[in-house]
Amino acid sequence: MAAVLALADLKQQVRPTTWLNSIIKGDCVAALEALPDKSVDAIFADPPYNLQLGGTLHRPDQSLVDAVDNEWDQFASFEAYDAFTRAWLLACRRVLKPNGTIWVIGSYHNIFRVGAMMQDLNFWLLNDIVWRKTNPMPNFKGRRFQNAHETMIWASKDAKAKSYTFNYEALKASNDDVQMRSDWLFPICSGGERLKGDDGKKVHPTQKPESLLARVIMASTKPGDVILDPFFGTGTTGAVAKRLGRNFVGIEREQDYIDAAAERIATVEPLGKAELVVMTGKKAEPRVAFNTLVESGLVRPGQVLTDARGRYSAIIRADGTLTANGEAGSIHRLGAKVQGLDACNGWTFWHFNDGTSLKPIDDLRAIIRNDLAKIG
Amino acid sequence: MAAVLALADLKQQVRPTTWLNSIIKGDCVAALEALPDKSVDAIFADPPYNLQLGGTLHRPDQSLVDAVDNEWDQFASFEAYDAFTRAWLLACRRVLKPNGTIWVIGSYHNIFRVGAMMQDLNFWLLNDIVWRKTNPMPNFKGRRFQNAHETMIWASKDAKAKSYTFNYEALKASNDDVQMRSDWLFPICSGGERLKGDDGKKVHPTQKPESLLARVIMASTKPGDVILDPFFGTGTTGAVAKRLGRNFVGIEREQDYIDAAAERIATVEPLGKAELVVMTGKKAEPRVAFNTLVESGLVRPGQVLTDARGRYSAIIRADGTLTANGEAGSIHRLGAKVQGLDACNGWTFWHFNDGTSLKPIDDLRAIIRNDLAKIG
DNA sequence: GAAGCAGTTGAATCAAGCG
DNA sequence: TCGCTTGATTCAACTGCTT
Repeated sequence: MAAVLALADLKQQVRPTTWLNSIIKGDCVAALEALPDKSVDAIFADPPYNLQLGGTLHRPDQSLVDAVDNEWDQFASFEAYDAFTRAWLLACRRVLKPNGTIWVIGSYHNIFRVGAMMQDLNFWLLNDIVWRKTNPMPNFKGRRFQNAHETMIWASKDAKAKSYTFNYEALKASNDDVQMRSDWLFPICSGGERLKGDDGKKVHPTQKPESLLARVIMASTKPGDVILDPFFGTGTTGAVAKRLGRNFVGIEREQDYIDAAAERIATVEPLGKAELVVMTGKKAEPRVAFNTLVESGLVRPGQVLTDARGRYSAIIRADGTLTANGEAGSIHRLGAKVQGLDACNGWTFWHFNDGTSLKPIDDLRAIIRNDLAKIG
Repeated sequence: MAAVLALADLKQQVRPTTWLNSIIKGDCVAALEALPDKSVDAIFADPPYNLQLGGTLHRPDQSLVDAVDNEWDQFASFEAYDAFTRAWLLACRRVLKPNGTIWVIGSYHNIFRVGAMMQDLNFWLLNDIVWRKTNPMPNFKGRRFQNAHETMIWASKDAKAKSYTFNYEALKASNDDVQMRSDWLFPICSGGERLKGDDGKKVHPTQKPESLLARVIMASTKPGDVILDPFFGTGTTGAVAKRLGRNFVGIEREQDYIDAAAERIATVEPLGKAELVVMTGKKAEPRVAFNTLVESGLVRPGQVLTDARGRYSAIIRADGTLTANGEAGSIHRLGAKVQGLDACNGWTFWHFNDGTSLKPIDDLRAIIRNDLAKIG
């Protein structure tokens, strides 16, 4: 796990899977050229933010604020930053599978340029996600609002890509059974999770919290997927991917970051397969025809179904269709017909009387599915 | 108040202040050309979002989602949208005073293009602000995260403009004595605030809540300032500006929107000067989390609070402080003052009349907390 | 009157699979 | 790739009616 590859070595590799779960040392764009077309399922990118800091900043007690002033965050102009952004986004685009998705995180310094470029390159924006920080850095000068969030853009390869992975049901179940919103609340990376050098100083100035990556990965990938991080840093993406049973590829220029990341990832224990099963909704469940309910005896021909309030009724026929008012059709078609609508989910519309109350026939479908699950 | 000017009339005006507190009918860029250089203190712009909707969308119950499909939101391409954005931003730039600031609101469909263009035109981004919606529209198909926020960009005219208005102390005092963050929580505009036509349908598809505008205006302008809204719509900016003792200029193309806005603004009662004093510096020393009640409309500026037996009374000011007997301060400080005590819990001391009895404002705080708890 | 239920609605780039 | 069929899918707030 987490082998480190020199770019020259990688280009000579014959078996393409050699780069799986490794960190490629080198410039982001050059390294990406060594990866095959359409080879990764998801990308998480935390590019340089192009912070435009003037001078130093002191706290009210005169201590110095440790700002991001690394060489890799210096760009001569917006034009230079745009050219850089375009290059790595295009390189990412090539290696992304047709139904893959890409996440990019940034702040107001760079995210607008990145988002506009993504649209220009035909990426299709699915959401912008706000990471609300529980413990953001204060604004010391009192001249602006406290900068308490960062923004992530989630996009598919183009507008036509409809089959991207989105584990909707699992997210909803993990969120008190309501849809996951576009604003997420997480602490910044600190404490034991924050990698520190022998000198006690943080190894990387912008290490992201694992909780954030965990939600990204659980939301938009499946176990076994390949996740690329073209700005790997100290390897949060790799560590979380490994823990969650995904594969990763990291690209990083700085040897210090690579060393820290490799060491970190080596200590990660992957979760077992049982814990990684992604909860799926009805979409992914086996399709059950209404006729199966008739065949299994859960309902019988001649039985009357009604809507939840008993305003509409229909009779079950032996072939698994319904009939009412001289019309006949599937549970969906007839449900729509009696209501005068174009469409209707018959499973939730039609109810049966179980002796005490009206219950949706979807409950009976659940019984069938439960039996099917036992068989495997 | 809220005179409506034809563009041809305006160009013949001699006295420049004629356009104050009026709605200019016409195209945004053309109308802006009629305003003098460096004549407005702040700009709030809610431009078309350039939504690119496919077919129609039905709810699970088959009802139709009323989408934004107005002609004014149709652009042929990103290039066309960029050209439009560049034109109105440049025109706004000219009329903005050197130390003025501009707010632009948008969603992921357009905000990245707008933000990048603002940087290209040399605006200096101060913050991006996230408006988190307490009650956003769900995602019906379950293919994305629920789109639960919009983004505002706040910028000064250029990096050198240091003397822009930012009422830091008042914001902090109104926010439990901690800095105001970049993520704000407000409900969408609905209920009685939402303008409806004779047919009962909403007049404008994207009317913004007054609470949002109130925080924008209280944060970044002073009483008497001139606030320009180049996409005036139904005049939320004008209504809030008038209520808060600011001047406005609105630009709008559609006569229906102008009519609704003019009528709406005419009914607005400006607050008194005493309630509008903006707290500055540390001498006022408020210690309250009271302003959220003002912004949310649970209490209103000018409203009278009393103690449980009605012996003492005070008036709520727009910045979330109270005033009584020529004294002013936080709910706690003023509660102590009127009783001649050193300290007082304003939340339990001050009461409001709910129509039948006096109830502590702590009950209102509980409502806010309840809302917050739902979201996490 | 209060409480509760049913219906409505909000800036939406909102399906998947098969022939 | 297009067109057709099948069938999957909602949260919070407000309004108005019934109990």
